Amino acid sequence: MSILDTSYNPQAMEPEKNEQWLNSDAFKPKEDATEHYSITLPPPNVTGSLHMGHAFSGTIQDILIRWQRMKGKSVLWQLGLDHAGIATQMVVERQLNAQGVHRRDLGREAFIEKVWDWKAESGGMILGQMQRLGFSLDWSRERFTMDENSSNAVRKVFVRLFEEGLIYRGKRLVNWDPVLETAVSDLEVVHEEEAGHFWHIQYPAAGVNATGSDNHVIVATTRPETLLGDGAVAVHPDDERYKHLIGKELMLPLCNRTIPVIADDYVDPEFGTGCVKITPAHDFNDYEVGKRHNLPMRNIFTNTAHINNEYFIPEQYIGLDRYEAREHIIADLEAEGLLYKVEEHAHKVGRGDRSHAVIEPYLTDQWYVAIQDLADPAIKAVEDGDIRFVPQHWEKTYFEWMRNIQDWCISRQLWWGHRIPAWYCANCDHITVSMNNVDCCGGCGSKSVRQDDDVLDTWFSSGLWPFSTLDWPTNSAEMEKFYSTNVLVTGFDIIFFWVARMIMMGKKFTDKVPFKDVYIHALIRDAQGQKMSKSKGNVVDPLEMIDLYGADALRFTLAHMATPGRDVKLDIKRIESNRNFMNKIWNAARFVFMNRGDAKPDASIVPTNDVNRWVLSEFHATTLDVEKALQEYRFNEAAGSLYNFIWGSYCDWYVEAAKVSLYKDEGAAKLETQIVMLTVLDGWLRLLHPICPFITETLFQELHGKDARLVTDDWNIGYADANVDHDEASSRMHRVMDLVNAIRSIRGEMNVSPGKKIEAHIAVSEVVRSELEGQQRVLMSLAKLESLTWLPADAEVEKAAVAPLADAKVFLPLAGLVNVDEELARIEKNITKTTKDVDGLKGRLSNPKFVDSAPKAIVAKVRDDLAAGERKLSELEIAQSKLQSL
RNA sequence: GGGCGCUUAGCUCAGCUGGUAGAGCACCGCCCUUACAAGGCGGUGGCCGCAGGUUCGAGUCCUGCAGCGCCCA
Repeated sequence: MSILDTSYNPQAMEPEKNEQWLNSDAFKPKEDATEHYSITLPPPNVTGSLHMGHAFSGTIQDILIRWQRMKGKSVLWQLGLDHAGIATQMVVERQLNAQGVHRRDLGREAFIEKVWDWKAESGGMILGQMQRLGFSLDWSRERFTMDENSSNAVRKVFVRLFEEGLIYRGKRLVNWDPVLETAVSDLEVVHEEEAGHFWHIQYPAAGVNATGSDNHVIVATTRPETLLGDGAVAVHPDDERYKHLIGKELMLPLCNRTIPVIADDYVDPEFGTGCVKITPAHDFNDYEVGKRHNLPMRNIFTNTAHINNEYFIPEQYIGLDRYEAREHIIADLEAEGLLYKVEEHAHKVGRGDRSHAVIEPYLTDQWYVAIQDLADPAIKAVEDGDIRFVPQHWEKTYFEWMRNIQDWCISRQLWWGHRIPAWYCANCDHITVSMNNVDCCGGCGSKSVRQDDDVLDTWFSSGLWPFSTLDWPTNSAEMEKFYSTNVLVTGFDIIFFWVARMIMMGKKFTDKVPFKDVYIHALIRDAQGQKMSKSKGNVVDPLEMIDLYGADALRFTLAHMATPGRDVKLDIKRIESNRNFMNKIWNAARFVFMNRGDAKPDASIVPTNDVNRWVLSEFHATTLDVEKALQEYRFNEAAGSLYNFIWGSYCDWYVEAAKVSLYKDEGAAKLETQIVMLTVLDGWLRLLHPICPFITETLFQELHGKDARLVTDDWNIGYADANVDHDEASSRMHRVMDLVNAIRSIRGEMNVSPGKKIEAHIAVSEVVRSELEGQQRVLMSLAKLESLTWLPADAEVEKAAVAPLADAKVFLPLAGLVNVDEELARIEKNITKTTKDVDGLKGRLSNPKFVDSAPKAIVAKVRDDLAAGERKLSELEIAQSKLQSL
């Protein structure tokens, strides 16, 4: 892409810049820096390709990383991928199923081979996407949650927690996914309201022939099939309706066995009939009740949620799917006259977040982490401010969960993942847990040992990620330099899954926090506010956007939308308009290069021309704004500030004003403008680089020569660090801009053709005039004036459109411009608006309390505004009456 | 049931420590002015969800209410 091309073409520049960066090892940590900065990329799952959320999160991280790198620090952005146990296994299983193959047909080893093949494919795709986005990750340090080092760290942690008694094996009720046939953690269950039924079933009293209400109770249930496993019917101890039944036996319908009526506070007498069937093995609340009352835990299901063949199950239901069983049981109850009534009922149903299968509470042996000992220091780390959430309110969410945390079920009945390093002995009860693979029992020495078939929850290895990627438990140089990492950038949806666990594991095993700041960003949604998902078909693919508009436009858009605390609705039009911004930048730079002469940027310049002085002071202010915004993770403000400066100040005003000097000056005066023009371009290219790396690098090399590399150059050119004061020059420039705006406004409202040059008279005091005269040619050029006549402050011009300003009055003679009626209408509108403003200001000043208690500066400003407003009003009224008298 | 967040121009959203509201898109004029029509210049458009309170002053702080959304149980 040549700099002479009149429009911006990202496709032509982006791949080339990436190659340059990679070839020069720009993304590797600097060896000789004293300060360090690091971020661990939340490792994408190897389940396919990246979506807009990844692009968003990665862009934020890359902005921070590139910024810190340019500030001279040794920077590590650690790259890696997550094996994502369940999610990845599902993807591969689906692919196999499409070919008519089940994973069990292949066997464990062959299946895992297939998953590794898929990991290579998906991982490669993801890395390619991240490069297209311009992410300056250290590509030489790619890690994977199942590579040797991470596996090593996982075993180390497992063994140590086991030895400390913080990992244990237990038989409990777990969330069971009957489709995936594995336990899942509480966090992986999504509860949603679904339409269902409330079946009211009669449980007859056992062995009593009493009549009336004592011969049965009615229980209401949403899951009638679980009655097969009922252990009791519970009522509230104070419920007068049922008090006399407590301790009596009931006949369990269809099952030919009896169950007791028990009393328990858990029952809400207001809800349903006040009688609750208790199925301890298939409901979390009932489980607790069952334990309190020593009820039998009757499991009625197989791993796939079919009715099992336990002795207490009536034969006709054995082998039925849970919903088939429900149908049969309802029909049979009805046939026996025990179905009292059926109501429509909406209730919460838990489904697996991956499989979407209805989760079954299920009694199994699983591995758990006793979490309280880990949670306490993790809570304290945030309480003490060692870790800071940004925005801060997310710490409430964190505390809320951490203070009510439950033991973590870490075993999964899957094939893809870290196999649990525990071996069972055929000859004794001993479980051998070890770093290394085991071939004899640590208890009795028997050679008949078998490794646990299960794998660990994928978040177990992710929880170690900030330090396992730095070669922990080895005491590596990287660990020394880059741990704790500076910030974790992620979405609020994984605060529990991941953030909390990293903090717990980090504190436990490194005694340090894994990161000092946690920047929580919003979720990306589509233009209608819907969550993007493949099934809805509303996914906006970042690569498609890059193909259409370029990575810089996409990145700028994402940065500009990164406001703290709100979901982001991504509208493609935004990306398009930022592509236009890139085009604007491209063309502004083209103009600069076409007019640079032999000049070079020079940040030490102290210019004399007001236009040049003004732009430098604006640039300096922008530098401070952007720096502050980035420090505070206000990416939208950084982007907005740059947008306003580059487009609003540099392009719209500076370049236009500089043309006068470039076209009319010679020698030193022209050179000064060329240098300032180049210096400020140089300056904002640097500031913008973290957000838009490709276009800025391209233009930087055009500016400084093909060997220059912005990526590792300085972020701040340091202008005005030497305390250069351009305030007076700036205020003179603002006066010129006010006049230009006033003239343009009249021209615009009168529909004067932009190309048409007109005559102007400006009435000002001697002092103001002497200040303005220096910029007369700029004023004439920007306002497209044919001639400009200076008049004394009190002068009036007949038959002219007038625009009164604070210390100047502009007259544009009407002849050939506009008619009197139009000008009268314009003045009328202006008077109305000004009167309103003046009345407001007067009102405030007439309040003595305001004058007494408001800060002096505010009062003074209001007085000034009022004086200016009144002056303007009287000028407008004079102009009005003169026009009316014509 | 508990907690959190949101409600500002037609649309999508900014507005950090209270000083009288901004951007992009859309819309309406005038322009192909030698960097840029992916552009320039000008303009229309807002009782800042509702009701109270604190304050000289509230979009901004406090309380209550309503609607929407999310998290946890």
